[in-house]
Formats: sequence, C-alpha cells, structure tokens
Amino acid sequence: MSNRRPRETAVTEAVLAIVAQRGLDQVSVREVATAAGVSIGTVQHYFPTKQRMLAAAYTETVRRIRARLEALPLGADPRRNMTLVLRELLPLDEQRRTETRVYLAFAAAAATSPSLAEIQQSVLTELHTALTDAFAQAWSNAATRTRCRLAAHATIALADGLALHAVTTTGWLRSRRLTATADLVIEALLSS
Amino acid sequence: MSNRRPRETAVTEAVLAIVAQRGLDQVSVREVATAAGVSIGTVQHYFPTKQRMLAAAYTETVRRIRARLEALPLGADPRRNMTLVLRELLPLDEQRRTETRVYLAFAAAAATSPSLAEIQQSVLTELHTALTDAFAQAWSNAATRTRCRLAAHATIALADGLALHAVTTTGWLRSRRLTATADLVIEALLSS
Amino acid sequence: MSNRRPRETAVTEAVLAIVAQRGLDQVSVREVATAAGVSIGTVQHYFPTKQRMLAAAYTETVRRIRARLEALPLGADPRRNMTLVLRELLPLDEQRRTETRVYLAFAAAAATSPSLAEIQQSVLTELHTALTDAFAQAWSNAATRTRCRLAAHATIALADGLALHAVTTTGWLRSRRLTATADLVIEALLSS
Amino acid sequence: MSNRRPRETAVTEAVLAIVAQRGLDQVSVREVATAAGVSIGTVQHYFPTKQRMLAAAYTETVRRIRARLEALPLGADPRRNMTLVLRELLPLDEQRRTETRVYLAFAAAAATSPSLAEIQQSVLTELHTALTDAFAQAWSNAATRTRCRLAAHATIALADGLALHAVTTTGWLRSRRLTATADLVIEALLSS
DNA sequence: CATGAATGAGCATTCATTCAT
DNA sequence: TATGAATGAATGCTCATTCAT
Repeated sequence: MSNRRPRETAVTEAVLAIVAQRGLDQVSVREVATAAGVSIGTVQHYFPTKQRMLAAAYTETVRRIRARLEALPLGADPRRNMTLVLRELLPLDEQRRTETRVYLAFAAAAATSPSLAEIQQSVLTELHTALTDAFAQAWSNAATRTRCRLAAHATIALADGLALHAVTTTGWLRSRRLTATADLVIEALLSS
Repeated sequence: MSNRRPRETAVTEAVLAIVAQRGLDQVSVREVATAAGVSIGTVQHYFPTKQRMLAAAYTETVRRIRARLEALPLGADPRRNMTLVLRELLPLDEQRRTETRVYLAFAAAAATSPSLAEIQQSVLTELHTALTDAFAQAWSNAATRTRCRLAAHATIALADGLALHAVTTTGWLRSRRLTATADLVIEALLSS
Repeated sequence: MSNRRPRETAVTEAVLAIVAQRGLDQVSVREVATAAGVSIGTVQHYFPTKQRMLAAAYTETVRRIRARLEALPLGADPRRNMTLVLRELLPLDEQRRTETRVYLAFAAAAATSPSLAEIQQSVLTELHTALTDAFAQAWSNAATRTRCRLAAHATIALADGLALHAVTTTGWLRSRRLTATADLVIEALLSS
Repeated sequence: MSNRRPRETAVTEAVLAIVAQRGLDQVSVREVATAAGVSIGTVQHYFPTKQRMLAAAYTETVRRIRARLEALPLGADPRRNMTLVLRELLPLDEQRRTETRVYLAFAAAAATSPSLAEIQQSVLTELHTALTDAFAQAWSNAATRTRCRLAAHATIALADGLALHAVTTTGWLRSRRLTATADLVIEALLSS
C-alpha cells in the first residue's frame, strides 16, 4: 500500500481490521474513522461511498494474497509447487487466518454485490489460469487442456472450501488436518 | 415445516426469500414482516430477537438440504453413491442455486456469529460422518479411518468451494463444468 | 386538529412553530421531535418521511385559514363581505402574521415540491371559486364570468403579494397601510 | 455582470441556474462548484460564506430585473407606461419564468434572512418610488401622495402575487390570464 | 395469539467551512 | 489567484426491541 497517502492507507487498514475481527456487516464509516484515527469527513474524502471503501479494502486483500503467492520459492518440481501454492492459500497461521476471514467475508458478499463480484471474478480467473498451467506442467502435457482446467477449478474450490470450514467452526479443522487434506487431494489428482 | 403454525412458517419463508434475493444483511424485521404478510409484532412474537429468527431460518435451510440428501436413491455402488451425494450439493438448478445462496450466506455469517456457527458445525459434522463411512465402504475398508476422514473433509470442502465460486461469479462455472469438476475429484480420490 | 392522536398533533404544531420562527428549511426531524416533546422514532412513526410531515403541516395551515374565512360574519352587503375576506387574509395581528409566514414559506416551496404544489393548488382554486361568486354578486351579475374570474385572481394575488411584502420587510407595510391598500383596490374594482 | 472576473461570474450563474431549476435550498457549495466548472476552493475564494454567495446571486437577479425595466420603451402615455411596467414583471415567457422563480425563492427566504431582506427591501422601495411617481403623473396630480403610494403598493403586490401563483401552480395562470388580470386592475385603479 | 405505538441508537451521506500550499 | 485535503456537525432515515393492550 502506498505511503504517499498515509491517511488513505490507515482507513483501508482499519476496514480490514474490523472485517477480520467483527465481520463485514459490522463495518461502519464511524467505526472505521475512529479506528483509523481520522475524521469521518476524511474517510469520505477518500472513499465517497461505503461501497467504494469496501471495494478498495477487498482489492487490497486480493493484492496481498497475490503478493504472498508470488513470493513463494517455486522450483522445478511441479508436485511441490502445487503443494506450496495450495498450502499458502490455507489459514495455517494467525496472519493467514485473519486474511482468510477477510477474504471469505468479501467473497460471500460478492454474491449480492456487483462491485465486489467483479474483484472476486478477477482474482479467481487469475489464480485459475496459473493453476491450469501448473497442472499442464505437472501432467507433462499428457492431459487435455480441459482436464487441467477442471483440476484447477477443483484446487481453488478445495482451498476456499477448507478455508470456509476452518474459519466458521472452532477446532474442527486444525492446521495439520488442513494440510493433510490438501496434500491428499493434490496427490490423488496428480496421480490420476 | 409445520403447518400447525402457518404464520411462523410464513415468516421463515420470507426470511429465506430475502436472503436468497438480496443477501443476509438486507434482512430486517420490517421487510420480513411485510414479505410474510404479517405485522412486525407477530414476527417478534414467534422470534423475540432477530438472531433467533435467522437461526431458525438457517436450521430450516439445513433441514431441507438434509431432506434432499436422504431422498437420494442410493444403491450398492459406492462410487455412484458418492457422485450422487456430491452432485446433490451443487447448485445445478434454480432451486439449488437459491438454496446455495442462502446456505453460503449463513455459512459466511457463522464466522462471526456463535449461534449460526453452532448450526453450521452440526451440519458439517453430520455430513462428514456420513461421507467418512462412504469412503470406508468405497475403499473396501482398505484405507485407514484417518484417510477416510480426510477424504470426507475434501469432498465437503470441494462442494462448498464450488458452490461459492458458482454463486459469486457470473457464468464462470456452469452446471456442466461443476459436475465435471466434482466427478474428476471423486474419480481421483477413489482411484488413489 | 384531532385530539385522538395527541402526539401527532404535537408534532404538527411543532413543525408550524419552527417554520414560523425560523423558516421552512430550518425544520429538521430532530428539532421537531424535541420541540414536540416526543422521540425521533415517534415523529417518523406518524410521518414516515419529512416530506409527508411537511405536507401534513401545510394541510393543517390551509385548514386553519379556511376555518377563519368560514367563521367570518358575512352579510348582505357584497362590498363589505369582500373587504372582510381580503382583510382576513392579511397579516394584521400577531396570530395572522405567524400563520402568513408559514403559509408563504410553504407556498414558495411549492414551486419546487409537487406534493406541496398540490395542496397550494387546491386552496387557491377553492378561494378563487368563492371570490368569483362574490364578484358576480357584487357586480349584480352585470359583469361577464370571465371578468369575475380575473377580479378574483387579482384579489388573491393582491392578498398574497401584500402578505409577502409585509412578511419580508420590516415596518414597510404596517397594518394601517395594508388595509388601506386592500380597500383601495376593492373599491376600484367594484366601482369599475 | 463583469467579464473581468469570469470565474466569479460563472459561480453566480451557476447559483441562479440551480435556484431556478431545483430551488434555493438545493443550492450547495459543492453543486455550485460543479455546475460552474470550478473547484470548491475557488467558489469560496470569491464568496467566503454561502450567505454571501446567495446575497450576490440575489443582487444580480435584482440588477437584471432593474435593467429590464430601464430598457422599456416608456412614452408620454401614463396608462401605457404602467401597463408596460406591470407586464414586464410578470412571468410571461421562459426567461421571465426562470427569473421569477429565482426572485420569489429569494423573496421568500428574505422572511428569515436579514441579509436577503435588506436586498429585498431595497428593490421594493426603488420600485415603489417609481410607481408612486407614475400614479401621480397618471392621475395628473389630482390624487394625494398617500393615494399614489397605496396604489403603488397594490401594483407591486399584484405583480408578485400573480407571479407566485403562476410559478407554484401548473397551468392555472397562463400568460393571457396574467396580462388580462393585470390590465383589469390597472384600468380600475386609473379610472377610480 | 397478535398488534402497533413508542423508543433512541445507529446508519451513510451531505454540508459549509478552515487551512496549508 | 486557486486548489483540495481535512474536519465534524447535522441531516433524513432504518433499525431491533420494548411494552401496553
């Protein structure tokens, strides 16, 4: 996030913190302003409507997820790369648990918000493209493009589904079980 | 739903309709009363707080999903049974798309609502138990109980993840792709 | 005003008091609630929107003006009747000055508010009809209907114009000058 | 309006346009800046407060009305001159309808705004003086000064009253009826 | 069992104004 | 001369909830 606009940054951070702690529909302009240490007017100076404020926060969340994926130490082993990517998407530590809560709150809201749906669509498409290529490489181009696409769909769905279950239940899906489940499916897909 | 309390039923139906059409946070007691054709007082006679009203609506949703699963014509072939169950959970027709939107709205809200999380937990546990048994049967008890549990986790996560993507994007995951993706993973898991 | 709904009456009274003292655009739901001694919620229980609240207040103002006109001791002398009516419409005492301020505030707002324009239209039409008949009687039916209608237009316009000038200037049009001007025009019209 | 300060002129024009189209209380510094194509800061550079901005706009309106009156081709016939003046004050064409809406909005606001009341007072006084002289001339100095003053009051009140009715109702007072009513009263006054 | 009057906190948003540049 | 960042009070309105009937 740019340091050129420190207040704008503070507002976006405040939105993310409130979404993570109390949920998307507990976000109010008042609370955001207070949490960011700025006035209500300042919040609305940068984000004229609440909707735009939320869209900016979702965009920032997506940017962070993308940045984490790009920072992964990917190598020559397709299987290992796939595992690394999928694990990176799971809420395995506190930072990722927070980010996952935020991501899922926005993703669910996208069902009834066109502006959020657009952002959601773009991140899914980007990830899907990358995973499709990964499966093609992993299967040594022996599989059809369609099969690669379906596997990519399955992988993202698995990640988001596991994240949803981990975030909405308490202690049902701890880290070990999350990674084991992810590994099981990757293994099964790549061996099939 | 009981016909003994037609007004209570009408209120629950109204909640589900509003959640499906406009999202969970557009549900207000006022709108529900209007949509149900009763007074605000009547809504609150049956459901003293909004939270209980939403919990009742989620319980009803879960009841319907369970009823659909129980009505499936399961047979002796584990692979076919598994496919039938997974497909039943996907938003493949208008009725299930509506139900999925409602289910996901509640599931996402469960992340910050203990009363909804409890219901969410119970349905996931129930489904997980059934699927664990199904994998045990499909793998002819050759797999460890742990492996069956992980496969069950993966299957539910896949269903919910696909549902989330189908509901929050437009035209990205049409019915054919949903079923093909589900079939691919079932096939891979059972063959592994 | 009905005593069956004492709170609704109090709200309407409060609106009229604020309009008279500080002008129409100083009316806020908050101030009205405070002045009426009820909660904001109660104001909006009776008047769901501000516009409806203002329309009710204008309707009440028009009702009062009409009541005062109907209470006039009209007799057999057309000239005296006409003078009585016209004088009744002028802000000659504190009560009528207050009412005139309110009436003119709403009348001016009617230029850009359809709901107020409708009420304004109805009171003007009613008064115009009565005055047209009065001129016909005063002129012993020797004048054309059109001439009577024009004279009626002139009379109401004169009353509203004088009221506007009296209310928007200080000490420019005191009571004596108002009545003398009104009498001058009535005299001139009836003698013509 | 001076062309030395084109931005200041643009701001005043914007105020007048908004008042004419949407009413005085829809004027906001924001809207004015947007309509004038300048920044909010620029508006407030020329008019430090909203009140001064409105006063300037009212002053400009009054200036235009005065200019139109001064441009009238007055002659030797007092009756014709009086008719010309009164007609000039009526909203008989689109330009004057617009100007009348603006004038009346300010005139009504003058009831609760001292700074506008001052401007309103000055224009009324000026017009009253001119009309008083006109009546004196028309009556060949046979009437008392007081009678001339009252007739002048009546004439301005008639003009403003007719303007108010024309502007706040739809189709009730079309041009022909406005001029006929004005002519009727001028005739009656001058013949009395 | 059912109603709706009453409440007041909370909402997103608009606003005029100040001020540093 | 001109800009726009920043402010925070005020606005109309929606809301869940309480309570008397």
